[in-house]
Amino acid sequence: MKAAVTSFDVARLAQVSQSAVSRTFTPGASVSELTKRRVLEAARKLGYRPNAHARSLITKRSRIIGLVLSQLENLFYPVALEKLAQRLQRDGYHVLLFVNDNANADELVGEILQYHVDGIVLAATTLSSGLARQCADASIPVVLFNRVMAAGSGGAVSSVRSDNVRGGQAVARHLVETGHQRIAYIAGHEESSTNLERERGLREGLALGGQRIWARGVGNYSHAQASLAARELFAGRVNKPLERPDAVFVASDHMAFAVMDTLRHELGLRVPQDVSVVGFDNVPQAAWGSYLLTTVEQPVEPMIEATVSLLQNYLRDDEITPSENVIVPVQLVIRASTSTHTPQRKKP
Amino acid sequence: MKAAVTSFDVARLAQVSQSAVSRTFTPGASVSELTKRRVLEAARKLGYRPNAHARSLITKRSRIIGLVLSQLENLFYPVALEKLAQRLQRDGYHVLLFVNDNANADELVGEILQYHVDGIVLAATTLSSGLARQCADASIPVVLFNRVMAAGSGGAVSSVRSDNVRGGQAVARHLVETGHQRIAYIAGHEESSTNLERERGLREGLALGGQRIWARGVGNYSHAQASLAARELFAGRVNKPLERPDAVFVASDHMAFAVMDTLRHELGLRVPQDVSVVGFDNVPQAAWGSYLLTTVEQPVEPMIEATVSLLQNYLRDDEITPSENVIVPVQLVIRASTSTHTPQRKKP
DNA sequence: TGAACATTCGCCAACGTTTGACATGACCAT
DNA sequence: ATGGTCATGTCAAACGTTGGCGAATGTTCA
Repeated sequence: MKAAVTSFDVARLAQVSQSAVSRTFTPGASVSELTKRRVLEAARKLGYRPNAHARSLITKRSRIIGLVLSQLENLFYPVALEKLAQRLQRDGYHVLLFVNDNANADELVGEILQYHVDGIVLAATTLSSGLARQCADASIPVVLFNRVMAAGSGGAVSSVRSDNVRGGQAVARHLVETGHQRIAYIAGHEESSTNLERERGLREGLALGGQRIWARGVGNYSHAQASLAARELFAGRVNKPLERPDAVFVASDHMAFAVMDTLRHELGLRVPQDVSVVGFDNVPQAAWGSYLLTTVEQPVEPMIEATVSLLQNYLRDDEITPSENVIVPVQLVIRASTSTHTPQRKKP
Repeated sequence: MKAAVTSFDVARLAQVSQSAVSRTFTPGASVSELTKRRVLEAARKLGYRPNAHARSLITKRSRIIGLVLSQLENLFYPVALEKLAQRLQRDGYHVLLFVNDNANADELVGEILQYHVDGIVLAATTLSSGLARQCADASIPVVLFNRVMAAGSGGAVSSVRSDNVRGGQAVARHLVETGHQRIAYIAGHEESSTNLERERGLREGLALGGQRIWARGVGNYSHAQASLAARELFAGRVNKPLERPDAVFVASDHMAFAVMDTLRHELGLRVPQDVSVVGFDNVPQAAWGSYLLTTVEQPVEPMIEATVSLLQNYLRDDEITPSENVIVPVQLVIRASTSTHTPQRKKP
């Protein structure tokens, strides 16, 4: 109803020029204590707030970061989202959110570009090389979160991810050391970098122990599909201990919960006595009593910190900085979902 | 690096006036097929996108909705967030996200106001009456999601919530009908409307069956605190079946999981044989095999739909519309966390 | 052929802010 | 008194759009 209050209104009330108003709201500008007080007083009285759009039109900085994500059901992302938003808020930035279910990230990034965001964070999504170049042209930094771009796809796109390979290796080592001999893997999205790297780590780690991946299913990072994959992996072999996996490494905690529930409550197997289960992410639920899931921790805080720091670097220089790929170390968290058999148990 | 491409650049390349460019990107404007094609061609070549800030500066519509939320660990909110963002994207709106942990919503809303958002959605947070009035002055519609404002706090703030009272009543009825006689309640935030209403529903429903709330704890909608509350509720009475609750209604699923885990894996009680547990929300996890939680479903889709529809109404008229409080019906979802005793079981 | 009309297009004034250029006045040293 | 520094304030030009107002173009009908 009431028209928006502008800096002119404040200037009139405070008996100063409009510029003086602007300067009081620009940190570090030259303005006397007296006028500043008068302006702030008038602004308070009128409920004035600088118009961010007008400001960013002239400063060419919107203080908005575009964030594209999906898979909100996997708690890893909400938690990361929360931390990222908080971290950016501390620095006066805000998050413009885009949800993509059907992986049409390009279209969304196009929409983001309209807002002249200062940076883009892509979680669980890649980017066509065309858009990547377009972002580079507009000198908008893009950071891939928890994903890395296929090599040579052009565009200076940075990325932050955890050390998925080492994580996979650690899982392999742990399972081999605890005497497991038929280790299965349930994959996420086949082509995703997280999945590829985790599986590679597992394979390499198993090789060191003279083993191979004993069986394999695909869960596409979905709860339901992981459940299905588990069922298939054990189909017809539930009562033949030596013909079924004695451990399952699942590419994400979110899927691992589905696998555990399927094994226990559908197939009647005990975890960890009959089958060990390992996840990846260490989401809060993994520590819950029903699961106590052994998993690889992706350290959210450092990942967020690295993401923000990458963005800041770009913003400071606002020159084209070479793309950077940060890899954050991981740690195996051993809980109760993996058995601690004596090494090399004998066949009965 | 490269300067941003403006409508003038496109106009020059397409050999038309800048206005023509603007018109081709304004749906329903008068522009010939030919020029439109030429403009689009030029725009594509240059990678042009209308600057949303400049646009909203003049149209006074930002097509941005501010969203304040917290408790991202409670899956109800991420899921709702996802649906809301998707729904708004369909209509060409986008979500500017604000996370508030320490409940300083006012400060955040102040920041939101700078962006001249077209509307504000507050989830799990209230709003000082001062800010509410300020939003009303700027004719920015505010919708409280899953919460309602204390009566008479001024400001035309609308709200969308589920029928918490009926939900609580349904839980009471179900528990009484299945023969429970010592029904405990674990509260969320004491002063939150969701908690007050759910508890009231329970109380009223129990009264109908001639019962009262037998014991009570407070979990403040936190996993850890709910766990604690459960422990206290059963402290020293684990082995005295008649001196401990035979059912616990927990104000949210998120807390209910903590309660179930504590009962089962810490106190050695069986759910539902020894204690029945009921939650509220029906988050995806409630259907998982480890919990199979009986709970009250808050229908997310209808709630989101109502929220968006409220916002749209305001935007269409952009007059002060009276505040509206939508209440969406709920439904009890009975799973395996509640026992189906024969009514009125005898003491042994 | 000419008038009446519809369609399309260009010009230009906003929108609310930042910021460099410039003006003013106070204050000090000469 | 005069000139030179400052600190502070004002002026006005951007920033990239939209949309009202006419002018110019094409179209239809008598």
